[in-house]
Amino acid sequence: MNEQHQEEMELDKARDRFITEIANNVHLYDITNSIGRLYGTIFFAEKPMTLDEMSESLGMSKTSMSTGVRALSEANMIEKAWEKGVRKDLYRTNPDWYKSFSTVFIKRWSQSAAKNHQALCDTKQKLQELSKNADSEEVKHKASLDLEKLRSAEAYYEWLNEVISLFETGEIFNIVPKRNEPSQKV
Amino acid sequence: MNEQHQEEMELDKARDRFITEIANNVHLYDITNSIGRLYGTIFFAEKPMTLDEMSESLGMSKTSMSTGVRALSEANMIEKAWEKGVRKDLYRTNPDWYKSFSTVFIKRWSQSAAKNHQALCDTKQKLQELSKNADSEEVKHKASLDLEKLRSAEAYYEWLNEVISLFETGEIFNIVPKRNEPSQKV
DNA sequence: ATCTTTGTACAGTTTTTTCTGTACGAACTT
DNA sequence: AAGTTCGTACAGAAAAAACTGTACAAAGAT
Repeated sequence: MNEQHQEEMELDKARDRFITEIANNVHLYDITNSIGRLYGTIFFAEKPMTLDEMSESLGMSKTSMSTGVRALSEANMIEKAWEKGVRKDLYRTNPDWYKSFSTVFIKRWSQSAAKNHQALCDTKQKLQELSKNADSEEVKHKASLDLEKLRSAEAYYEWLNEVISLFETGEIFNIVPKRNEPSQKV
Repeated sequence: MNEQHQEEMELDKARDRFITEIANNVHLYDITNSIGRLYGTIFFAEKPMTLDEMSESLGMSKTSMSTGVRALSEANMIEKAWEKGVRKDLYRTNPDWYKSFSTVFIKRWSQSAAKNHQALCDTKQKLQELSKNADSEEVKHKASLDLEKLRSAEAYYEWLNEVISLFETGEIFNIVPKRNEPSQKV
């Protein structure tokens, strides 16, 4: 009995090592540390989990589980599972990490790049207008200096957008192929 | 006079459009919104700025400017500038956005991927141990289920590491070439 | 129909992060 | 040497974010 309990604890410890690391890094996807732990917990669970089970398992309120589950769903990191005769909502992790994690990556970066680029264009347009038509020589001068600066930024964004579209189109998988099974070496 | 003032305001507004957007997105690099504004302000400044000028310009304390400048420097987004006979520290933005921004990108992601992968290996090892040698059949079973789950995660990390090394080695620039000047089309 | 069960909106509390003011060390000036 | 100027450490204040408990709507059971 005692040894068995010991082994259960070993198992939990092994899992916890991984869960903790996920929790520490998941902020890159705009997910909170504790919701990262939630993800890890669902990941290792034998079966899809209900909100109540999550709450129980993490010692957090059901409300938090509810909002956490929403965040994870939006990030495509978990999905609903259906089981006959079970009324409660069930969730399990999305097993395709390429899709779940890289979807988030694409979403965040393309969104950011698009917005930044849009802002750049707006600013550029106004500056061009000013550098042409302003009465004040000083303003004209400043505007053209600014335009100069925006050049390299614009080049960067064009490059970044192309990089992102590598991922959006899936072309990245031609360059770095998916691996369905990892190398078997230890 | 009045028109001139008007035009100055137009200039500021144009700049602000861009600065605000940067500030909103720079959290992807673990930089605060307000320090993002600081970056934008330095970016558009005619000359390298001192801490006092930043403080004055943003209406924030000099202390915040000091810590902000440190954060931006660590992210390789700004750099010190030297001017003869000026005692104060001067800062300007790093004009190479490829380097500054993509350096940060690489740092964050490779660090995160490495740590996660390391944790995965640790966990895997413990689980293998358990699935072989545990006395409890239940623990054995759970451990092997977990190992199964870790397979696809491992594949993902191997893939991710290769993707990141595309950036580290600069090979990405063979695939998506840098653009020194943007397309001249409007 | 009433009575449960389940998930979430919302307001308030706790925790964390950000920001500021004071104080001080280092470097420069005279 | 004493007197400035500058940048930052540190403690405390202000602001923001995370978390909880209550309350309620929707759906299911009886």
